[in-house]
Amino acid sequence: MLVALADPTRRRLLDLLAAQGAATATTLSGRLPVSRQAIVKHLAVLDAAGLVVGSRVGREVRYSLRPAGLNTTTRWMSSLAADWDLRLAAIKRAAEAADRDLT
Amino acid sequence: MLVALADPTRRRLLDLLAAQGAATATTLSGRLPVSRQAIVKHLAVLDAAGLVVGSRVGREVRYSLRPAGLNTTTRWMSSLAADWDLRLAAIKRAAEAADRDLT
DNA sequence: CTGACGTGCAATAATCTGGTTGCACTTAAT
DNA sequence: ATTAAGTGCAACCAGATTATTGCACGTCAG
Repeated sequence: MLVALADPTRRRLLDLLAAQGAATATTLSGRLPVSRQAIVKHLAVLDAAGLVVGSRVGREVRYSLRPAGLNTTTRWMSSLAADWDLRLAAIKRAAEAADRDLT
Repeated sequence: MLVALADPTRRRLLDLLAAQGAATATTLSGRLPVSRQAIVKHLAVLDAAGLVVGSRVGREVRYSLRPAGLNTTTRWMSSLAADWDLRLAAIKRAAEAADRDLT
């Protein structure tokens, strides 16, 4: 799911969806310098990552952000950051203890 | 820099470094099911992303996490999450306004 | 000095990725 | 009924990634 966020084109797609609320692959391909099919594939990746959903309306498919998925991802990122902070604090303590041992 | 975090092996390397404080590519290759050279390449990527540094000690090179780089990355992720929250709130307001227009 | 250990570099191979194009199929609109 | 718009599927391609192996070079220990 980090891989979904790692691609710049996909991030731009998320931006566009956030700005417009919803859009079709064809519409989006007009906003980005890639073909519709490329957009479709990116949307499939974002869908698999739970960041986006598409629902059929007649002959078109409207994609929109999926708040739940976004929240899950951001929560995950936050906890990752927190874990790192804890580990770094532990390392810092260890380093300080080593310093005390030396002096 | 998200691409650096997107690979599972690299995340495991960060975990190992966080747990041990520092380690050489050779040592790390004993912990993961890949060759030393693969580890070296991953460490190069992490280094380029500013998440890790290696310093030579005699004939070996010790790699350790780079707190500054980690903090930068986590800050970036946090602001990304915040941006998304703002956008989603805007979408929600827009949706509610649309509801009001309909009724 | 000699051997063992750790590293660096290069070539190679396999797989993934992002992208394209062409064509068939469904759903409006005239 | 025809035509146009939007989608879905498949083949294909070039380049990036991940990983391997082999070998040369520096460094420490006996």
